[in-house]
Amino acid sequence: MTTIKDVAKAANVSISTVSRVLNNSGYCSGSTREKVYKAVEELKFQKSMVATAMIKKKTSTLGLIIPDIKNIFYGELTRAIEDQAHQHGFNVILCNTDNDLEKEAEYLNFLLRKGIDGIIFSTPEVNDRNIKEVMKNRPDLPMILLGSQVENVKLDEVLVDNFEGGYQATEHLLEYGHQRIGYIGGQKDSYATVERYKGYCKALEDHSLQPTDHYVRLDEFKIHSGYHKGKELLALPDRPTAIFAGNDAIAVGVYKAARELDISIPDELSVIGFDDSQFAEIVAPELTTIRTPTADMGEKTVELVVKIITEGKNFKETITFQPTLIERGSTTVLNDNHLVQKYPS
Amino acid sequence: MTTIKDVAKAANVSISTVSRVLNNSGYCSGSTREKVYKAVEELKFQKSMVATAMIKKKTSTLGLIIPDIKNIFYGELTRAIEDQAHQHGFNVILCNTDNDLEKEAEYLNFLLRKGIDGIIFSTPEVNDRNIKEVMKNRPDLPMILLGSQVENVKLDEVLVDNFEGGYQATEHLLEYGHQRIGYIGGQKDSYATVERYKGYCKALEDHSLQPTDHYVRLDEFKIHSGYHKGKELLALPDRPTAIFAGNDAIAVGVYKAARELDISIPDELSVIGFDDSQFAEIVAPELTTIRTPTADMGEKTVELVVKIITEGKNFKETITFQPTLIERGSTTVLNDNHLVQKYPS
DNA sequence: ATGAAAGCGCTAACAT
DNA sequence: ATGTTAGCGCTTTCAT
Repeated sequence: MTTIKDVAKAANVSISTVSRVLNNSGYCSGSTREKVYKAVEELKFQKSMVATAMIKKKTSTLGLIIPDIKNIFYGELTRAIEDQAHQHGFNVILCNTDNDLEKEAEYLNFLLRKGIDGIIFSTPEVNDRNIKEVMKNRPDLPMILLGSQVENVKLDEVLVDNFEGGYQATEHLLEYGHQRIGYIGGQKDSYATVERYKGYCKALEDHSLQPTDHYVRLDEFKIHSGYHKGKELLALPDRPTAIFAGNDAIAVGVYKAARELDISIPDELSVIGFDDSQFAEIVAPELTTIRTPTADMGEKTVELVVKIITEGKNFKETITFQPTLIERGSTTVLNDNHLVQKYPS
Repeated sequence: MTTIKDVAKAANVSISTVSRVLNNSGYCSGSTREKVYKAVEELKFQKSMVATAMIKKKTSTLGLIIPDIKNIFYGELTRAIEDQAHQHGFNVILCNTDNDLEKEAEYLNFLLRKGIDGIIFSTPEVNDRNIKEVMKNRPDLPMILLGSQVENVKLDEVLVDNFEGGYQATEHLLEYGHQRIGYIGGQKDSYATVERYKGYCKALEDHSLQPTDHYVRLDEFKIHSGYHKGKELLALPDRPTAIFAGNDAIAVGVYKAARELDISIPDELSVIGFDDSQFAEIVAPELTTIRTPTADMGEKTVELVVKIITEGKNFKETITFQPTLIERGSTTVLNDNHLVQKYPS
């Protein structure tokens, strides 16, 4: 491995001179600068970042904590984050926790020992003891929450307005005349699940409808959850005429359930998803969904951490993005003919 | 930040003693061991990995080079890799290159400067100048190719038998009586594209059919490619009765094309994919596809790099996994009634 | 404008 | 069994 010493020797200067020209710090005559560049060139010298990290206490690397990169939503998010990080000269270390706090703790431990410059948490948990722990032990370490809030903790956050999204989704269905509207959410202690649920309830109430557990199911943000809970909802004697799926994966599961039960979407069942992930355009009919500006959020998050890292101070800022309704083919106006039983008015 | 010095002071021993107990190296009396542990506990001391990396020249981190984590196939692969790496005490730095050699070079540069212990390349390119460059400059650095081979280069590789997969896919279609079989592949210089194509040709030939460019299209391993190329193929007067899609994403595109043209799958068109990704079970009818043992391959790859790293020698080994046919609902026996025009015999 | 030297946090001889 | 010391490859005073 060629080091700064080799370069110094080849260029006939001291290592501090080499360091200076490489970092453009301090004075240096044009001629020695040339010599150094030449030596660097010849030896194909590359500064070791670990040596620099040792001194500067900066590693130019970020930790990214997510539940699972296989989940298409996190794939899109991670891509945006990684791109933006690279743009700013940072690398990202990927950590899949499966929402397991033990695993998360292990990763965190590793990241801290590696001296990462900042951590992006994109986990759904509303009550993360690890985050609190890190905040206590390393109050200086830039941390940012992406996509959810943690109880009793104030950190920089970038969020979608989940309440608004839930409201929009439900409102859309209501406008189409639906009244028996199901909601299938993810983990019950997930920020997204509860906020979207609140929006759902509010929209119903605004239409003088009473939200009822009868039409609400919570499980996970996954296809099979949508499938099983969808089947439950569709097996109801007074089954819903529309379902608000907590995310697109759940919606996909609902499609599958409907297909098996020979219930046609959208004719007999309107379905709306959340996220506008790749899934939305794959299914037939294409899925009406609430778009989360995933890429923008990822980018903004990185910008924020980088800013916190370079300026050395937390802003404890909350940036909220607005979701938008993307209407495709899975929702339509209520067709009374298909109702199994009229809604009791 | 608490360092080994602080621990030494608190435990009233020298730093080398602390180091010894922490690493379980050299002699140490039980009592001092206790003292040290106690101090470590109290101070919540964690060894800095960057200091260790400085000495040991090992960072316990792996670089992973892929085209795009948004691509569901790479999501699955990456998850398996990251899990296994974590199991072995390694972190992985994610690098998305979009198959852009410039970008790849940038990442590589960064990774080398960071002193990563090994690199996993999972890029489709058959002619990667960067890989050759790294091999020349850092012949010691563990590198492994996952999913493709690079021309004129001998490295450790883990592969699927793409030829066999292409053969199986085509054979499956042929057994169902199809003769006008289209092939839509990815980038023409991608290893997977050409090997699968070879398998496709061989199967046709084994059935005394002459492969013809007429039914072959190459583009990218993406949905829109499947869509556009699918439309082309389906617009042919003697359109294919079956299409072998180079991967599941392309197959999804073909579904979309068929839907628009009101061609029913599988009644009027059989479709077979490749990978058995999440997409396969989402579409309706569910996709018949060639399963790549993605997770196994990812795991094996990590095991190999770790072995190379710890044993300090390359094996220049090629591990080949066998693909398997997963039959679902998108392929069926040829139904002559639907043929636009009989195949000239 | 350049060099010498200290030191980042740890490991690994080498002493004792 | 434990302490002293010399680095690892750099950056950064401090001299000159």
